[in-house]
Amino acid sequence: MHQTNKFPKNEKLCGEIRIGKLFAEGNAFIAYPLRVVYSLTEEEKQDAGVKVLINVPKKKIKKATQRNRIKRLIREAYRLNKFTLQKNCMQQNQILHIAFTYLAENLSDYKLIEEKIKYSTTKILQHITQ
RNA sequence: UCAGUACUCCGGUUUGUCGCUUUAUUAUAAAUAAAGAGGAAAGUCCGGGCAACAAAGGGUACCAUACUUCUUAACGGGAAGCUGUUCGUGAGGGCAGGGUAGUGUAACAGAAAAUAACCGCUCCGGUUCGCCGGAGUAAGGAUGAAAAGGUAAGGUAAGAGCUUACCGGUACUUGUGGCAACACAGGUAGCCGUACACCCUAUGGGUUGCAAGAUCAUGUACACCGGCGCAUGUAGGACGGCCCGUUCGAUGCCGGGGGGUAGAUCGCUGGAGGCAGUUGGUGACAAUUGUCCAAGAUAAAUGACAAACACCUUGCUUGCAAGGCACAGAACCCGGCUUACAGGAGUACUGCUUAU
Repeated sequence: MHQTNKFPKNEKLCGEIRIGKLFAEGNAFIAYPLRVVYSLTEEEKQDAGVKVLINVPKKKIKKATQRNRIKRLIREAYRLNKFTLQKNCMQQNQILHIAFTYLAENLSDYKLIEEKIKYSTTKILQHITQ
């Protein structure tokens, strides 16, 4: 398997039931300005892999353009740093759901968010493999 | 040149790497190509289309609008005009408009805010000669956003539209011009505060919004329909809130039938469309010819990073450095309105005092 930076739709987390389940049962930690929730599920018949949800609350960031900006930054940071996590899940035949929630009330730059995404992915990887 | 007024327009560009959404093609775990946010996409304030449901009728309430003519699918929008008022030196801008009716209110100040006597003026009575009491008086003073039309003469004890002349306003009326709002000219009436609200009149308004709604798959509450039974229009319901009036009408059994939830497809973007020209019109706009088709997501694409250029600000070593680069993100679609907006461009016009 080759390393790919693509981010197609089946790697996005959709569906009210799955999202509700993730927030109800998942493990959480904070890598400020991000709050990360993740959980492993085996019930579904789908292919193994990672599904991600990016969330910027309207209460924190009121302007739509700024919300869009932060979502795009998080998505790019994840897209460029997801490979090791994804590879692990494919090999172990696991389904991993992750939600990133933005907590700060102002904009951050790309470098900070990338750093935190890297930290988060390695931390999740450690938890899963243990 | 500077300051300003009105209207209109633009609101970054290019390259590289890695991606996202839709469409097309192909040799289909994918590749390639094309396209991919706005002037306000915003607020959701008006008006329409579209969709579902509802709907005999009358009265009343409620909400909106309110000069005239035109424009339009429609509008509470727009255009051209009219009148008043107000801001500005000016170009221009803001606000308002139906009623000779009725009712209410008008802060503070002031004697008094509308059937006005505080000072003053005049007359009469008294007087200790300081003034006191009564009556008349809206010419003068002071207050105020606003003080009972203005000027002059006559008149009077003093005054007063009390009378007259001229001027201003109002109402009625005649003529002329204008489609009309209205304007101009004449006549009559001494008729002469203003603002706001209630109010009155006219016109319009069924309800909900694409999470509307349709289809498919999954699937099974009990809406709805038909028949029998019950009842004979009873309890109760419906007709926008109320009244009148009208109308439907119980529960059991049998058959049909497909609610909610999550998913998919349609609705969904070719339209009161854009651009250019011509014609008509003062104009909004209309007619017509040519040409173009350029987003369609759904936990929601339209991006991230890097570099160069352009622009702005500051600094000075005057061509370098540092910093900045607005408001803001489609969600069924249109026409408006309102609000936000770094910087820039154009056209016409104005300037008391040519203002740099």
